[in-house]
Parts: sequence; C-alpha cells; structure tokens
Amino acid sequence: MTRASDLPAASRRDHLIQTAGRLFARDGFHATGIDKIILEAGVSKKTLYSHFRSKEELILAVLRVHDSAFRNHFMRNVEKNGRDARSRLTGLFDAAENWFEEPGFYGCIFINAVGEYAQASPPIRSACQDFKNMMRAFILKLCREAGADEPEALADELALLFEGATVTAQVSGSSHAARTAKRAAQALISEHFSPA
Amino acid sequence: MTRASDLPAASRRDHLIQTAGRLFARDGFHATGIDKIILEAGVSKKTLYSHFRSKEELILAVLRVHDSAFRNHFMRNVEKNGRDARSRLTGLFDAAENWFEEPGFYGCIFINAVGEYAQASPPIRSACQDFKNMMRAFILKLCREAGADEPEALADELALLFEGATVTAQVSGSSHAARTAKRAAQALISEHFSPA
DNA sequence: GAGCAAGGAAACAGATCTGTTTCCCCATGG
DNA sequence: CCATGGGGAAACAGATCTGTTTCCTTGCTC
Repeated sequence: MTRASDLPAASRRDHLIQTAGRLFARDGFHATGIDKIILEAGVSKKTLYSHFRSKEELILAVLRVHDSAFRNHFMRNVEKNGRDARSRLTGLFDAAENWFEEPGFYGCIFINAVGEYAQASPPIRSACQDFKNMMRAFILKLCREAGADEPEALADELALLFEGATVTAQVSGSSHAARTAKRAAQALISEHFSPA
Repeated sequence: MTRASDLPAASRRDHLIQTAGRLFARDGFHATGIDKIILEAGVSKKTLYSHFRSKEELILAVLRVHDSAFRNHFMRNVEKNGRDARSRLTGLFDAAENWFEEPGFYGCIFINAVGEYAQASPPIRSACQDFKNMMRAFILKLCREAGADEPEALADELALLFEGATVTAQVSGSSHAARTAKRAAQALISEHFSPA
C-alpha cells in the first residue's frame, strides 16, 4: 500500500491524480465522490483541496495527465514494435489490443467525460477534443512517414476505426474488436498506396 | 406545451420516458435528477414513482424504448433511401449523417450509459450490449442481402466504422465523420465482393 | 349530490454530495 | 526547548439526491 503521508507534496499531487483517474475510469465521474477518492488515496480532504480548487479542476488535471501519459505509452509501443513505417500503421491496432487487454481498461476516459460533461463543462469537453486531435495528429504523422497517397484521408479513416474499436471493446468487454479493426485497416491502407 | 395531466396513464408513461431520455442524453444520467425530470415532464414525483420503481428502472425503460425506436427509425431510413442491397450498405452512413445533424444529437446514449453504469448496473450494461448486437445484426442482414463474400467479417468492420463515426461526431460536434466513414466503407465493401 | 380514485404540491426522511473550518498531532529548524 | 507549519481526522454547512408520505383538489360515476 502506498503511504501517501510519506510523500513530498508534488508526488502527493500525482498520487491523487492517479487514484482519482482510476476511480473515474472505473465508476464514472459523477458516481465517484471526493470522499471515495481521499479514502482510496490515503489523504485528507484538506490536502486534496489544497492541490485542487474543485472537483472539476481535479478532473481536468486527471485528463491532462492521462492525455500525455497515455499518448507517450501508446506511441512508444507503436514505434517500438513496428519495423518499417507502414507496419507501424497496422501496429496501431496491435497496441490497441494490448490496451484493451489491460486489467484496468474501461474504455476511453475522454469519451466517458464527454458523455457526462459535454454540456456542463466546456473546459472538460475541450480537453477531450484536444486528446482526439493529438491522436489524430500522431496517426497522420505515421501515414506521412509511410508515404501514403492521401495521408489526411487515411488518417481520418484509421482514427475512425480506432475509436470504433475502443468503444466496441468497452461495451463488449472483449478485445476482439482490435483484430477486426486491424483487418479493416489493412484493406484501407493498401488502397492508399500507389501500386508499387 | 404538452399538458401531461390531460393524458391517459399509458401515454404519461411514454411522455416520462421521452422527457427523461432527452435529459439523460443531453446532461448525463447521474447529472439528471428526478426533480428535473418531473419538472420538465410536468408530472408529480408520485406519478413518476407509480410508473417506475426506481431511477434505475426508469433508465432501463428509457434504454429499451430508445433501442426499438431508434432502430425502427434508422432501419426505415436506410431501407427507404437505398435502391439496391449494396447501396444500402453505404446508405448506413448517409443515415448516420442525418442522425448526427439532428438538433438533439449528443452521441449514442448507450455508450454514455456504459460509461456511467458498466460497473454499477449489469442490467444497464446488458441493455447497451443488446442494442449493439441488434445493430450489428441489421448490418449483417444488409451484407447478406448484398451478397458479400464474407458477410460476418464485413458487418464487423462496418459496425466499427459506425461506432467510430458516432463517437467522433459526438466529441467533435460535427457530422463530418459520417462522410469519412462512408468513404472508408466503400473501400471495405468493394473488397468484399468477388470481381464481377 | 355522494363516493371514489387519480394525481398534483409539498413536506419529509435519510443519505450523500462538495467544499470549509476547526482542532490536534508531530516533525523539523532555530 | 520552543515555535512553526503541514497535514490528518472530523465536524460542519448547505445543497442536492432518491424515494415516501401526507394532504388536498378535481373530475368521474352512480
């Protein structure tokens, strides 16, 4: 068990964000009360509110941290396992499969956040849009590096497959959608390269 | 304004489901209190609880009604606008575009429900899985009627595109994803037919 | 007109929510 | 040894949540 009281303030902040993120992902945002978060994190309410002005600010911090952490982890995974640029494109969906099979996978936290806060909190909605834009930019970079004919069009299509696989994995509770997406991606990719 | 008090009991039930569904879709499930629902529906709390044992039961009723209503509406739209069986496959995404452009579009209510209740309420999760299975079955039927080579595989792929477009439209607030999905679908479909 | 049933309005109960404040402990530095 | 300050525990405030109950009005039927 992590002893939060032994940590310096900066780490305690990270620890809170980590804990809150896990609970938000698993149970949802409204369903996760502040009391549950501080209990799980082993921290007092006073400490939480010394780091975050409100629950909304904590949610935003969770989303920001998760944004960069997930993208780092995911991009590294894709870049490492793909030999050439083109195989990295299908590698997107191998990385997705790994993600879906992680024990703490409850779908994309940004999509869930939009479902709960799209109308109530524009900043939260913006954070989610930012994430999707960054992911799309990463896919686009891969498409360019692979030399696709219309990289923008291909990136949009692959991003759709990725979203679809994520949601389907969340609802079904199975990672099988990743394989379907990969198969579809292969077909789409081969259409976006001039005949060698 | 609909005068709820003038309606027979059966219609009042429908009216409550309709109203609750609109609020759930727009603001989320936890964020929509019973008080807001009865205020908007013009009905007393006593009446609501005479029709539904609990909020969860109301949510389940909303999901069940929305399931059949949406599928009816959507299937009719697809069947009507597609001349031949194959054009009905791409027509899926024309219907999606229409859906995304409706004023009250806030994404797929089932996906949002899973985000909020996957862990807390197995019945709600089941209702969402049922919906996704029915949609997949409809797409599969279209694939078979069109004479696709591997209808199951194609149906899975098109369903992924459909999910991806829905989520992307929700997060971005634009219906553009429907066109991207249609373009990708055309490529996938052409691969699933033996060369004429 | 009398009786009856449905439903609205609103009080109520009890839990839970976010966020603030108080009090106390304890470690650290002079 | 003492002062200071960070943080835990918990009370507190005030709002809001689900769900129940009470009381009253209204309209329908006999």
